[in-house]
Amino acid sequence: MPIRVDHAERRSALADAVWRIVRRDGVPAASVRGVAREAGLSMGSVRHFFATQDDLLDFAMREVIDRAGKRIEAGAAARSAIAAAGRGVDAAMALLEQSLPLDEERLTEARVWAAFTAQMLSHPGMAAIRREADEGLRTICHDSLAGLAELGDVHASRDLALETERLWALLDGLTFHLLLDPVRTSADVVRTALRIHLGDLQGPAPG
Amino acid sequence: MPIRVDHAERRSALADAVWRIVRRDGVPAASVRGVAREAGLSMGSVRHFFATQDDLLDFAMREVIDRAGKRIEAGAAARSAIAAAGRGVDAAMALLEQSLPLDEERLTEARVWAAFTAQMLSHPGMAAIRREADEGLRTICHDSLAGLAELGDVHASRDLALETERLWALLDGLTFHLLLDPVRTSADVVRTALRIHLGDLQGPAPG
DNA sequence: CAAGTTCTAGCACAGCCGTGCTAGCGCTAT
DNA sequence: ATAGCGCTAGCACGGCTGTGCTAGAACTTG
Repeated sequence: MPIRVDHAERRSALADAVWRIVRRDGVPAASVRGVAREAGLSMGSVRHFFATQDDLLDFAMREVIDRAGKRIEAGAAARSAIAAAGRGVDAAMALLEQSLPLDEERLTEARVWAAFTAQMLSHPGMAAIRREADEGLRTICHDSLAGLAELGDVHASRDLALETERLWALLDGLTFHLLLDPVRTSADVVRTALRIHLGDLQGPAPG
Repeated sequence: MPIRVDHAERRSALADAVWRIVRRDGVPAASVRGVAREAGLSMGSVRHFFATQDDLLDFAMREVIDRAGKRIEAGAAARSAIAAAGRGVDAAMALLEQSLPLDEERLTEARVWAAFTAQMLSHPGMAAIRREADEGLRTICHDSLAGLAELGDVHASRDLALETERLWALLDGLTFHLLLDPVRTSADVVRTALRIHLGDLQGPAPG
């Protein structure tokens, strides 16, 4: 039983090719032929590892989620370290920042992710995987706020569910702006905005 | 010189057809043939009013902007009325709410707009028109905050440029969530989040 | 060495696409 | 009435798409 190539590796390499294309020319350009050309393979080879185009794109999408998930997991370690030192806001910042495209690598990820999300708007078959990823970020927001509340860094009068939605929306909005106008939207401004936002939560809920 | 149809009207009707398709099946489905079918015309007719597909989509896009612009303009009247009564936050709410897809009509607009924005990510030719619209919303955020600051409803220690970015990002994030998960994200939650956000600005900047 | 399997390569098909183009219908202004 | 123009209709072309399929190369195992 001859095994010449590592399937997992090949699939990853093809996902990489998808990324490069999507980042450069958008999802519609990620045709089977295009991916094959980008990866230096033939159409037939590509289809040997992915039966249909949907399989290919689905796999490439999941790799984005996995990558971000691992990074945030790593950030969670940093978070508990800082939290142990009693600096709640710093800990939350360290964690939440990981979800923002503040460096080149994450910007690429975000671009790819945005392109996929866009596709999803008109291709509801992909909605499930997107929903799944959303849930992840939402949970991170919620857990961060819950952690801060425990430390007294979120005022007791705050509605946690509401603040979760607000923080989540802020993060998505900031990501959006970093993506669409990285010139105007600097990493510094974004970090400061996030810090101010968390700072405000220490005060009592207005109204 | 026979004039049988009103050009402006026909172009609007075609833009409407584009909207319906984009909302239902996404931008890629808005082909010349598809639009013609949706509008009950032939390909040739469509191309009589729009020389190329890009012209057609560009026109349809501008109609979204115009419509939103007019609505917000109307909201501005309401704003100054309430502002005259000294209720700054209510005035700002009335204005800013207009940019959010809180009813069916605006939800449709937002869906169409999102689809176009998505397309723009990979088709930079459309970036100009998008930038233009962004500038509009950003200005509204800035002016609202400046107005509130004058009334003393934004604390003097706040950095207006930063808060503009933060409010703008929040609005875009909320729009995003209303669009992607209208079930979970209720209009009430969104309105409350916005109100809390504005309420927080009355306090001094943290840090 | 031979057999068997993985992998590569790409042709073929049906179906979209945008757009150049021609042909003709129906109205209007002369 | 008739010439001319606005408008409609749709064919034709070249190019792209995903995928079913066959054929053979390359390698491992028996």
